[in-house]
Amino acid sequence: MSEVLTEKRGVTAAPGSAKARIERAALILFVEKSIEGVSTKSISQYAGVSEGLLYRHFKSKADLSRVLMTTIHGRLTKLVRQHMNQPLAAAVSDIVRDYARLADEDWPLFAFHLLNMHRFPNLSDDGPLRAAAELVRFNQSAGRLRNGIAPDLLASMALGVVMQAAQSKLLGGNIGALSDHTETFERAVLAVLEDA
Amino acid sequence: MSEVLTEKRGVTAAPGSAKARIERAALILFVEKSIEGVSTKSISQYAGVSEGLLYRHFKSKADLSRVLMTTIHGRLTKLVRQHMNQPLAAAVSDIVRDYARLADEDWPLFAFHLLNMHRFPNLSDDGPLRAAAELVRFNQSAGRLRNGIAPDLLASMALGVVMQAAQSKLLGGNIGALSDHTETFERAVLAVLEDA
DNA sequence: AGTGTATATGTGAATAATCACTCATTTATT
DNA sequence: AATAAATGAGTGATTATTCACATATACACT
Repeated sequence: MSEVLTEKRGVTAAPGSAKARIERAALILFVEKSIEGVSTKSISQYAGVSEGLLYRHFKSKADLSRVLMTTIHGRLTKLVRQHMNQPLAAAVSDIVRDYARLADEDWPLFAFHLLNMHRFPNLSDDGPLRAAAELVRFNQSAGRLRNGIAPDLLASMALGVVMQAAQSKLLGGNIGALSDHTETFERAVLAVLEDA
Repeated sequence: MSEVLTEKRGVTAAPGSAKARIERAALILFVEKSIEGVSTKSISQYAGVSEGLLYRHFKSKADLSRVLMTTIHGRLTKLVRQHMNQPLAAAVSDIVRDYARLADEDWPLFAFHLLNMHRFPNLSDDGPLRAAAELVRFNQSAGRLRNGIAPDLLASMALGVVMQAAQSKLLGGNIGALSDHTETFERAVLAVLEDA
């Protein structure tokens, strides 16, 4: 079906494989409306493919959304775990920077996670929040953070500093790229962790 | 239609007016699934009324969700504005306390706002976040808060401390009643505002 | 109290549109 | 020629909303 140029893969007008285009379309529409608020027909139209093709690559609409969620969920989890084995301040700095970068580089994917994570409760067992809680607990045990507060709660509050800024952006706030505020986030997160 | 007891109004098995029962049912189901993911049939069944009755009280499903959203949105906005005219620390303390209390007293309503606010972008012009930003700006002007950071952003980060804890609860986290952590929230919010 | 009447509340079957999904068939690739 | 990718019309189920109808409540006048 491709009458568009495909010479230099990745820089041509054709944005990618049909499967990738379906995923992109679904992502964007899921964020704009909601998972149930988007029809398979509208996804396929947005992606520029037939409706039937959607079912060659995904066994159902729910499966499609599940694939998208596990993808971003895994990336975020790995991102946090990647930076855990270093002094707290450095870990926070790296995590915040990469979080903001990922959000800026693929906002629909990031927003999809933010908005729909609660619909995939089984993934909560191992996610960024859980990882962050482990980081907190380790630093509490090592005496580098106050011990009187539950790791889950402290991790939530710390992550919340960044996540609510993202939510704010989603609501049409004036905040620009999250990466423009990494230092601000970093200081605020540390303030929560150490002063609270 | 009422074969149930209605002796002592308000304490009987009949939980309230039909309209109130419809609103409750919608709220709970909207949070559990999503607005588009819930049918008018399921709402009416959950409420124990006929499907047609839904349209006596609300002109459409979208109208029903809009009424619910404006209700909670207005309450939260008023809540923040109510405590703005006092020293910052006291304002934060009062706002955090009332936020947590409202969340605990009517979790479905609170969660509905948290999850679906982004679907009502027109309400963002005047909401809790905007109010909080005004509080920040005032305290910046008065020299009580650092001036180098956008009020919108600072307000977001501060509110995020509480909101992410709520989100965490939504994801099945161990956090109990939010009111059990008002002091923790208060300290963390002040830490963000003053140290960041 | 009793009767008539308007208004509000409630019902559920009917409707046309849309839904997720399937499948026989066609087109492209190897 | 064989396999993979892609199509789009067709399927039965479900959707939001309407409507003709039934019941209950409230008010006005006797």
